[in-house]
Order: sequence, then structure tokens, then C-alpha cells
Amino acid sequence: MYKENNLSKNQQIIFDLIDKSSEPLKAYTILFSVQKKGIKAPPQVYRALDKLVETGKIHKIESKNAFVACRNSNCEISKATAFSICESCEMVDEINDAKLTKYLTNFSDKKGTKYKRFNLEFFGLCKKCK
Amino acid sequence: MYKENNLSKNQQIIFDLIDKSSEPLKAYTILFSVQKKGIKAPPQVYRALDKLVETGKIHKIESKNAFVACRNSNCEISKATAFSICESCEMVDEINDAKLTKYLTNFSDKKGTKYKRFNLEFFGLCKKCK
DNA sequence: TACATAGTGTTATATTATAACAATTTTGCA
DNA sequence: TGCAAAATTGTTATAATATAACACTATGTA
Repeated sequence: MYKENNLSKNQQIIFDLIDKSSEPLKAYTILFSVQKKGIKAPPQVYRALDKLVETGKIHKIESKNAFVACRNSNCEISKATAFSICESCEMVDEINDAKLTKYLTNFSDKKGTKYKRFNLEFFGLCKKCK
Repeated sequence: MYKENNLSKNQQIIFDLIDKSSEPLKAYTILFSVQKKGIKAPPQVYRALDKLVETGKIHKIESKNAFVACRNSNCEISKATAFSICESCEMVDEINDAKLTKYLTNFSDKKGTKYKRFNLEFFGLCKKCK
């Protein structure tokens, strides 16, 4: 059953929910939503979320402790993520900007260190809220 | 008492602790450390942390739920923050790079939207751990 | 002085996340 | 095929992070 799409049952249920959502979902919101499907306890949710993050199917918005589906085939298993977050309506969009990704992927600090992964969160007002 | 340095008693105690620390401190670590100074309950800690973040004296490392003192006079009340985080020893450094700040401050997305604030976290291995 | 604003102390509770253990399912490969 | 390793699941309990709500005190400013 797993092989067809490489997601397990719980992972698929939780991914579908996040993927259909227009806004970031929190772990306990997910838990309440999937209880009717037999996922009853936090560890079941967190384990699926961990795996989905690990495989790049979803991202965690750290400043909100919430999860969004990946909309960006270029972010290569979550190594290079950027989001815009509306401070008014809380909407989150994944930013897919090749230049930005390149700039940050190649960034090296004053000691010459490069980093293999980054997460960038922009805050402001979305079009609607402006 | 407040006027001299514009931090209140609890704010000063908690700022001093974070400022002296070589690593990010978590709220409950702070709480345990300052109980001998009379700060006994979580809201006292969180209120001081909120204020210190708001005024740019400290920053929250979102991926770690921990706090560091600001080492960068240029980050203008936390509007533009960047950190490097070692995945091995957990060390965090604030990045102060004028070019990077300029690049991200001026960044506009595909819809032409600019953002008034950002937070960037780089992950990798620090010099010691490499 | 007197008023508004900011800060404090306190109890209780909400929210987010993991530990630990037993069982089952899937997968790779001998 | 069939067996062991790896991944996933189910479950209970609890740890860790954060806020609500309320009464009170200190500070700054007109």
C-alpha cells in the first residue's frame, strides 16, 4: 500500500488536509480534524508531520508553529525555504524566487562559512490587507 | 529606577542573564535561573521577554524557542534579523552583513510586494564542529 | 495631586510536543 | 517464499512552552 505514492496511511490523511487548506494548520487543529478518521493521539500527528517535513512535502512555519504544503518543486527537500506572512490576516505564501534562493544558498558569512540549509520568513501586509 | 537605562527590574535581570550567556536560553531555563531573584512564575519571564524582543534588546530564535541578546546595532528593533545555527553544537551567531540586510530589505516578491520585516535562520556546521 | 501607562505578582490553564512501550505492516533480499 | 529489518501504528502518560485573567504597585507627566 505504501509504495504507490510513498506516503503511509496517516501521512496521506494529514498531508491531504494540509494540502487542501488555504492557511497554515497547527498540530492540534489537525488532530481534531482527523479524529473521525481514526487518528486519535498527538504522537500520531507529530510523527506524520515530522516525516512530511523530512521529505519536503510540507514545511513548518516556525514563527507560527503551523504547517503548509510545499508549493515549490525547487526547494529540494526543504533545504531552502522562504515565506511571506501577513501580519494582519495571517496568510502565508511560499516564495519561489530563483534569484533569492541562489543568493542565500551561496551566502557565506564573514568567516567564510557556507550553510547547507536556510529558512526565511518575511512579515508584512498582503495585498488584501493593505 | 526605570529611567536610567529604560529597562525595568525584571527586564534587566532577564536581559543580563541572556546577555551573559554564550548560548540561546529558553524561557523555563531563564525562569529556573532567576527564581532566587524573586521571579517565580512564567508570566513574569514571558512579559520581560516580550518587551525585550519588542525593543530589539534580544531576539527569539524561532526554530529553537530560545532567546539571544542582540549583537548587532544595525538590526533596528528586530526588523531585519539573520542567524547561523550549528546543527551539531546548537551554537547560534547573529549575522551582521550589510549586503545581506540590504538585499532582503529591498526584496520584493513576484507581485511586487515588499516586506517591512524578516527573520532568516541558516543551518549548518560551525567552525568547531566541522 | 491625579491620571494614564507600564510593570509586577499570582493562580490557573491552554497549547505544543515528546517519551516510552507494545503491536502490526511493509520492504528488501537470501 | 519466507524471514529479518525497518517503518509505521496505537496508546497512555507527561514534559515543555505559553497565555488568560485579575488584583495590585510604580512611574511619568499634565
